[in-house]
Amino acid sequence: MNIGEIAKRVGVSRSTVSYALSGKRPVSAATVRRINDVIAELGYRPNASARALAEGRTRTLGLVIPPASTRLTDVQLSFVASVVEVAAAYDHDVLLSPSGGDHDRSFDRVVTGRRVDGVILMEILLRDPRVDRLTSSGLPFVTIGHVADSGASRWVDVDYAGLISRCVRHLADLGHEHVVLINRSDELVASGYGPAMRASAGFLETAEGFGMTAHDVCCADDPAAGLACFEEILERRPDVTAAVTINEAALPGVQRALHRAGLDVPRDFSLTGVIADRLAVDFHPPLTAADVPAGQMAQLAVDLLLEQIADPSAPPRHALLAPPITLRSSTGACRRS
Amino acid sequence: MNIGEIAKRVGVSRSTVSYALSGKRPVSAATVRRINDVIAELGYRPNASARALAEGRTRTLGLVIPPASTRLTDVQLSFVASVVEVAAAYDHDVLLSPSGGDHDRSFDRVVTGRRVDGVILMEILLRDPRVDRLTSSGLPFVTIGHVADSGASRWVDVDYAGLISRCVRHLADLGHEHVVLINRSDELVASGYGPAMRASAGFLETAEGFGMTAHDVCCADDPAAGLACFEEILERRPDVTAAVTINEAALPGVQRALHRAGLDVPRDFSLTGVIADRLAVDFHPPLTAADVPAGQMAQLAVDLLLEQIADPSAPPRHALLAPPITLRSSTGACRRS
DNA sequence: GACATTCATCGAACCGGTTCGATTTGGAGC
DNA sequence: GCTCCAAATCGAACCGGTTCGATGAATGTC
Repeated sequence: MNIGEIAKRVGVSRSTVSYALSGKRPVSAATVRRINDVIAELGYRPNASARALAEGRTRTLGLVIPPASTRLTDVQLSFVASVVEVAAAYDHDVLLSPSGGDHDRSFDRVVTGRRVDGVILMEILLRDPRVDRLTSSGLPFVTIGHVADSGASRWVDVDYAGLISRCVRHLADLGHEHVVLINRSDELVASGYGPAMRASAGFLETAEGFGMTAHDVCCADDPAAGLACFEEILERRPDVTAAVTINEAALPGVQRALHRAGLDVPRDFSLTGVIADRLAVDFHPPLTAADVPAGQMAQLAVDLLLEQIADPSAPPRHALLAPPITLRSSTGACRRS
Repeated sequence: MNIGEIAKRVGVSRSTVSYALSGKRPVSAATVRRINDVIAELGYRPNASARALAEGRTRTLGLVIPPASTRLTDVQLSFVASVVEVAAAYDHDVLLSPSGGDHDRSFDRVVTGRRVDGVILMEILLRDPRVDRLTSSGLPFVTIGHVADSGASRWVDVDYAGLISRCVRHLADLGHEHVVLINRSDELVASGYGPAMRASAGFLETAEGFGMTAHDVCCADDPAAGLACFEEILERRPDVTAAVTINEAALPGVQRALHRAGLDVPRDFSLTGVIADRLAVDFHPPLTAADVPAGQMAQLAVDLLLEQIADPSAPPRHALLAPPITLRSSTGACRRS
């Protein structure tokens, strides 16, 4: 059941069926009706590969995800799901490709095989070879997070520096003088992971501006590391009264450490940072934090990408999201001095 | 840069280039070398759409995921990532399609547009309309979880009934007489979600066999619901000394409820069930539980699917996984009588 | 040296759509 | 009644691969 079969049964040429379906040229109402009847009767759907070959575009977007070995975070997961839904709303499909490790063949296939019209790249490093590959291939792409030299590219990112800075200011207003940043893992920071770098920069700069004592510690992305890391902080820096974090995965461990130390939040200790809403409200007590708006980022990323696909000469655009910091119950006045 | 361009530069016909690349007919070593040189020089990669059109297959697998609104669980996430990696190892790509809600258009596009050679369907209901659609379309597919009438289809599933049964037996051996099952949400059970149904059946049947008092409660998939649900259990069924669960997302709430009630695990209360390893080891104390082997399920699902794609007449096969129950520290002898 | 056989390669058809220029048809205008 | 024009439709080319039958050259056999 291809377009020729439909044409034969209706008694018209293949091109007429094609025009009736696409609407790119006028076709008489009577013919359109007969064509639609036959199509409904036979359950015909155009072959996507043939259409892609003829049109020169696949109506498919590539989404490059971190490999499974790198445990995906909750935010990354909901971002993936959101990208798929947004793309579906624009009648586009999403092809997944892992990258990193030994998955470069998959990345290559997606990039150079013209399987997709554009690519969304997650988990960008400050200097990222995949960005170079995409740039030289000429394939439109949008990154989540931005590279060091970001002027000429399209990206969507969360303003970690600004948000962490506002968290620190909030703590300063509450009278805290000794604060700590619980950052992502050593390896990520070492490899130049943007959010971690910018969070650190915003944290240290703002704390210094307020004359606070600031410590910046790395912590692997899991509860056990959060526990170990936070217990060490409490022991070695007993004067610290507040923490800021961008490490969601470590939170359960942080909670346990606070509990073991007999510290009440927010009476004895304040905790804030950039944390997805659904995790922040499940914390005990609910966290004062900035959301990571995965759905909005997905919408923007797809919009930017489709815009570039439609007009490759369009000037690069980007979006730096600074969601509001929602006041909940995890920050309070400093009781110590 | 298409295959004709390569052929022209080498001075051979297009078919010779094609055969040199696929190896489906012998080509002289000298010609192969010249072709490879030109290909490397020009950076040629065959057009995936053209190849798909000519071969009649896309080397792409469809993966139907629950919609983003249904918060994906950790296990589902790692399953998705694993499917992508396994498929990549077989030189296949993965096209994502959300289903449910108003995403049927995307599902349709994937199924009927011949964009994929086969489909993996997640989160199967006992009676699932998507299975009927796929069956009548003739497209090869594998389901994660199985439908009521499962003889004629291909699937991979975890033996929830058997595993939960073994958990109950383990509790019986430890002397527990009053046990509860913390199941997934009301809605899932109402819609006939297989794992929930089978866990419940295995639980009640086995408990009855051991002469235990057994309660089966539904709980939404989030920590807050876990807290509320478990507090109600502790209040209304004070004689319960052990719980079995398949609801990973509710665990943090369960932990909080146990703590609030001043119950020590495993001294005062035992907890076990089917829980992904990485969550089980992060619990406090680490949980005696059966793992949900997402990676293995992904491997099996892709294998089964590729087998069916290669030979559609092959007899249907399936895999019911019963991973071992790993003894950790969350179950102990019943101290009450 | 004629003939069969193998090996390497070629040319054309095909997969199923889209698109462009050409052609037919019917009605309006004079 | 003839021309002109617009609307509707047709036919052919094209997208970039794969595949099959045919062809020609080289090799082996008696």
